[in-house]
Amino acid sequence: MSKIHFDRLAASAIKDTPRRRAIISFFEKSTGAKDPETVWEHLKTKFRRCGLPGVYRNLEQMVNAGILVRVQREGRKRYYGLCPGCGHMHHHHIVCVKCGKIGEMPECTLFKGRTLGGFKIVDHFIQLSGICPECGK
Amino acid sequence: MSKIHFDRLAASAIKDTPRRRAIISFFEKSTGAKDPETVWEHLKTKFRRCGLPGVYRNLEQMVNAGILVRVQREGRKRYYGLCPGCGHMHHHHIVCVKCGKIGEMPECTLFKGRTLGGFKIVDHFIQLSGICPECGK
DNA sequence: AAATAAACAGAAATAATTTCTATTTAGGAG
DNA sequence: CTCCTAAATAGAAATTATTTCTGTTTATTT
Repeated sequence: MSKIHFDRLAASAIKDTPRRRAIISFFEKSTGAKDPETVWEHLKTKFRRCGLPGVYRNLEQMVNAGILVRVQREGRKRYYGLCPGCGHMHHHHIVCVKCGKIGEMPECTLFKGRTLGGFKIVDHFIQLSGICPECGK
Repeated sequence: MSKIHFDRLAASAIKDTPRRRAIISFFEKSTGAKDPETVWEHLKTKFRRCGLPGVYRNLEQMVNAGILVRVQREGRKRYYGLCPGCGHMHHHHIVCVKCGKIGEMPECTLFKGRTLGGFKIVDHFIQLSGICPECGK
């Protein structure tokens, strides 16, 4: 199993804590994006004392650190998963509509510096939904 | 003022009600995307009895009818605005980060039938953020 | 070892959204 | 025109994801 996400954690501005390692391990051992509560349910089995607000905070911090990504799925919850890419360059993700597995679209320069109908494009967000190789079998 | 959205309402599967006309008028008279509560605040000045759940329902129904679009902005609220396009073909929107004005990207065939990293693309969502002509002056 | 900062728990609050039930309204059939 | 049916709606209440707050623990630095 690749330890790339542990490495990223170690290299990041946030601390390398057992809690954060457990979050990474949980994502590595399971498949697909998870909502904060699901992550919490797992952490509670690993740590005697464990709060949901801490999970929310860690997930967001780990997104900022380039370890996780937040993706859009059906419903109004937020979902997170391991960022499969290099963690720093601009890119977008594709989420399997069945299992929530996350892939990525590297090197997106589609809209950089462009203008559309008089609007100067300053940012863009692309979320692809698809069927991952396993679910497509 | 173009009555295109009234026409769309009349042509849609949902009824042409004073409430829905008022929603369209409100969007036509103001600039940019609005959250449900803002729409409600306005409707309360027009109708003596007026409930927020009804506003939520109408906004969603009018999105399904191709009259409105739901767009992403900062924060965790949902935002709606008039769909500037033809209302039926697949397209995406650009939202001014300052005023919330909505433009559109027509004819998006970027991802149709494609595969990305083994994922078969089944849907895509693109949200552009920009500066509209007025705000850019 | 003391000082400092970050991480965290747990409770409580917030706020957006949804559900539910009953009422009103509009349109079509007779 | 009046009854009938379906859609639209209000208003209250519930739900639920998320955030805030305060105090405690843990880790790192000096």
